[in-house]
Amino acid sequence: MIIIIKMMAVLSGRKKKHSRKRDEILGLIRSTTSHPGARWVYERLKPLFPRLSLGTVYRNIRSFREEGELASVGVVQGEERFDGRVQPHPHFICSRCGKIVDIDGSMDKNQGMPEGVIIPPDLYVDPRKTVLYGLCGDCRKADEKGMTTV
Amino acid sequence: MIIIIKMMAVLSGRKKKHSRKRDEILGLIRSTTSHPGARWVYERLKPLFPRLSLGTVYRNIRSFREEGELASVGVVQGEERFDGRVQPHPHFICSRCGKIVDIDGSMDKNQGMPEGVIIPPDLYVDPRKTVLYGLCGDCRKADEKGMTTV
DNA sequence: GTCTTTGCAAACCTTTTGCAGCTAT
DNA sequence: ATAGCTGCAAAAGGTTTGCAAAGAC
Repeated sequence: MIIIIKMMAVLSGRKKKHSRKRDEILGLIRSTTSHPGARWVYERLKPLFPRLSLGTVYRNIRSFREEGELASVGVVQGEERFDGRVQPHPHFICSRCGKIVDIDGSMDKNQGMPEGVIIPPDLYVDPRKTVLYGLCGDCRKADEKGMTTV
Repeated sequence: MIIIIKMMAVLSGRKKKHSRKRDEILGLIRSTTSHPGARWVYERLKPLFPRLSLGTVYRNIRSFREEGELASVGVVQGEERFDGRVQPHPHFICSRCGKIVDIDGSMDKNQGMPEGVIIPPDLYVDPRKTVLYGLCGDCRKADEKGMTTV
């Protein structure tokens, strides 16, 4: 019995005990497409676990990332944002409001760039990790009155 | 005379006095393609200006960015990196070592993505700001012995 | 002389960590 | 009983800011 548990632990790369909090942290990030940061997770889970601490959220997110159960999308406005959809895929980030959107479709021709773009030959580009920038729909609308181009 | 100077200030968006330190900070960032961070600039300029402080570097970089004389490439390994080449263009970032490489070529077909990639229609993508990820030449070599894929 | 820039240190923010107590096994 | 978890608070690391002194015009 103990041996079986240890084998499972080894196979899955974990030596972990059960933790309801950890389960909820991963579940919450997986349940949304908003690519949240640690604080967002903390604020949603705090009512459910009044004794939850930010350190626990950070610690668990970090270990999930190291185990490959979560991916980091990047740092937006000073805060690291995560993705529970673990298959690599491109993202769009709104330069104005920081919204992150998943981009779908195959990404395997010309290393993810259109013709005319010169990729230095020593670089290995993983097109599934490409990040596009621009303005999301909401920020475009807001822009029709103003004139700033971020 | 005074009026002319004030007009220039208004037109250029500045009301600034000359500062040798500021000049050197911008010049140094423009002189390299390494897309440095604030600390890199500080360490190079400190021997030249022994009384230089990090705050001055940060303050000037920030105002250059706001004036459009510098661009921010993004946060790599916790540090914000800048580009003195101010015309927007795509970048490559090595996921292993954080090296940043300029990508050249036109970027105007399909908003910078190959066919097969679905860009939600409400998004306005600026393909000149695209960031590619992967491994640089040096990190690929280092990888031929190991097996990790970042 | 007036207004900008700078040095210095403190403040800020996000993220990490040390440690003692708690929990799952 | 033995690890692994968590709360709490302190520490880190990068960036910003308040203020008085120094510098440009």
